[in-house]
Amino acid sequence: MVRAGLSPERLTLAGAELADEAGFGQVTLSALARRFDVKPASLYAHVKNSHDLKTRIALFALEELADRVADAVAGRAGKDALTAFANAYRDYARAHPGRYEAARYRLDPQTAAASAGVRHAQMTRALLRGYDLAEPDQTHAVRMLGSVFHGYASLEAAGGFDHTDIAAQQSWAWTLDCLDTALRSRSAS
Amino acid sequence: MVRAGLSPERLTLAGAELADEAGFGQVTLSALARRFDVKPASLYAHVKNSHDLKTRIALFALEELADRVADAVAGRAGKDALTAFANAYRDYARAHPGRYEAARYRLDPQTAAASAGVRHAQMTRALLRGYDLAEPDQTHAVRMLGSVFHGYASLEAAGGFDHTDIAAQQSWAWTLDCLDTALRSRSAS
DNA sequence: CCGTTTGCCTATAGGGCATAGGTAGATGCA
DNA sequence: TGCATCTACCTATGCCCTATAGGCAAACGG
Repeated sequence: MVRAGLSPERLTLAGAELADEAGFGQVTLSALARRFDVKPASLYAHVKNSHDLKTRIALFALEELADRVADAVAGRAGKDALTAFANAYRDYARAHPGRYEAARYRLDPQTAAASAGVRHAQMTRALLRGYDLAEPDQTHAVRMLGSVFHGYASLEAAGGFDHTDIAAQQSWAWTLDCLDTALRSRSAS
Repeated sequence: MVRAGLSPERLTLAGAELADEAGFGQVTLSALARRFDVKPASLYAHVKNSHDLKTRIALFALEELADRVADAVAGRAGKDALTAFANAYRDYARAHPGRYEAARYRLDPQTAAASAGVRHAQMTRALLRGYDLAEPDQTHAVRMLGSVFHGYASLEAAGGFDHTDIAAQQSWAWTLDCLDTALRSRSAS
């Protein structure tokens, strides 16, 4: 009986890969067990249950995405930062659809508060410093940007832009341009 | 043995109600059978399988939402129409979270093409007539609006706006204002 | 009023989740 | 080095959801 060398970390990573390949909805303890050539019951020694596994994948994805965004916006400001932020976000969703879906997995408030989700909010606010918005406008802007980024990524992933043959990339650039204009026009200064 | 009087329509409607109460993910043939005090196997006489049921609920929700939007924008133009459209959309998502989720259920291309989804696209384009955008800007705008509407509804439903005590309603109004400005500034005339 | 259709049934099988309890490989300590 | 312990993975089991096959009785149509 050779041991498979399971651990919460390996299961989480393998779960993320499985999500990208087959969709987050296909991430099951059974499927993961098959991937490690192990019986499903064996996984319960490393993760509490199915929900725990999904939560770990979600936290992992949030962290990874936050890292990429942080990397992208480093040393940039204004529209340059906006574009970098937005592209990092969209690129992640395209490269890792399953992980992106996982990042939207509903977390309980405590877990969410301790997650990289707060870094996302902080980075968005940092990004907006370039637009000099006073409260409550800044919060409005955070929500608007979040909506556009998530909405676009979500619709694009669902194939919502496949009907028309105008490239999704062009609409994305156009949208970012709109956002930049809108934010600049609302600048306090 | 009293008959329950099942039909595809009644199952679809009950499924939509179940979705609103417990979430679209909780819509199962078993749960629906319980609701009609009937055995799960009995449902297969009316719907092909679980996927078929969910597809029916999705189509129903798309239709219902399109009706509401059509009603809201009737006789309006410009920012007035934009606001009415957007509010109808968001209000539906808030009043019927399960049906809204269902409306995002992935349909195969054929089904999608025959669904009320095309009415949504048409109405969005009609809305944009007030802004006089030439192609490909119009397509870009359709995508941007879809992203914002869906993104906002999605984040709000997920409780993403609960952390800050600034009302989601205010951010929504602010966002629509931004969109209106952005679209007007890109008008061809 | 009888035959056919149709609506819901039981029985059954497969797959995912989850727990209880067993066994063998790895580890630690004398 | 050898034994005790611990830990990783196992089997067995039960529940729930999906799905199919085949049966019986209520409803309907002539």
